[in-house]
Amino acid sequence: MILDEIDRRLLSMLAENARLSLKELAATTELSSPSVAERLRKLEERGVIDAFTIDVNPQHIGYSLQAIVRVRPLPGQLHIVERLIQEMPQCVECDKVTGDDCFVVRLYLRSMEELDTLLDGIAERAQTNTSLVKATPVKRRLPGLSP
Amino acid sequence: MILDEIDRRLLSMLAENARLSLKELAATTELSSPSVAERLRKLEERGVIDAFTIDVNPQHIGYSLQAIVRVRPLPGQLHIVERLIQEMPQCVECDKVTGDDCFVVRLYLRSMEELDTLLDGIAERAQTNTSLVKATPVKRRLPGLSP
DNA sequence: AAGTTTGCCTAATTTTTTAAGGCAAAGGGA
DNA sequence: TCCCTTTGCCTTAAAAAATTAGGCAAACTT
Repeated sequence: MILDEIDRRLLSMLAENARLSLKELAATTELSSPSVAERLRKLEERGVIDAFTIDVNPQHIGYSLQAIVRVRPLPGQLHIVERLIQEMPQCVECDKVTGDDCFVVRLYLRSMEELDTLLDGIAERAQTNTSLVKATPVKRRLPGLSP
Repeated sequence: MILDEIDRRLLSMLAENARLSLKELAATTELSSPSVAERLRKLEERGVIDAFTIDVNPQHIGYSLQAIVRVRPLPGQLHIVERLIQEMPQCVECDKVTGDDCFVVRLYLRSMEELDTLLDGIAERAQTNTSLVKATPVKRRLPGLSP
């Protein structure tokens, strides 16, 4: 459960480049590559590392807009709304939260029209409140890892 | 700018496991490994792939709570609030959005107390509206990649 | 205090990646 | 239309990296 200095170092490096070789990771942690391999295996096994993945730039794959939509299902519509959200290919992330707004959804969109169509699709089952993303002052990153 | 079927396949596979070997990627796309290497190089060069990275499970590194906070800076405080947010080690993501709420911030927190302390720190400069994450119906994923 | 586990090491083998060279189809210009 | 360039792929060989095996010492366990 607790991370030592070497684990933190590995996580930081991998967060920046998950394809770093064991050899490179080994060099900066002053471990041998088999030891690094073992550490990574355990970090995954322990669930610390959920996945090795990629960040894709939505703008470069045709999604020119990004929106954060708060969704408040109407009475009795919660489950079906949840399912509708999950099935939207434009939805890249959805959290169920406390408060009046039940879901917070991040959408990637090709156009305003697409946003409109998408929201129309759930308008009968939920109230929505949409914010368009104008900038991203903090891009997804690791939180502080200090113990 | 446009992705062909092979690019889409590579992106999907890497989104699930960014450490897949070129050989494995080559096998499922029926290309040779040098060709896959070249494709990846170009996807990065074009900016389609922003980064190879890891997903870390916040619960496993001591962050038991997750919050989505909407932040509305008071007049004249926008820039300083933006900087304060950027400097919070608990902030893993922040978007500047349209609408009354200027920023949408995702925080990882070790305790309620930590949340309280953090928000107190900007209370004089911004109004905040906090939602605690109860569940995540859609974990960060790729959007549809169809052309 | 003996036994076990953990975490690391080195060395050897296997696997993967990278580099080089070539070929054919597609695109562009004269 | 024809030639030339570019692009995207291939194979092969060389270089680099990952994995496996075996061993050792320190830290827990009983």
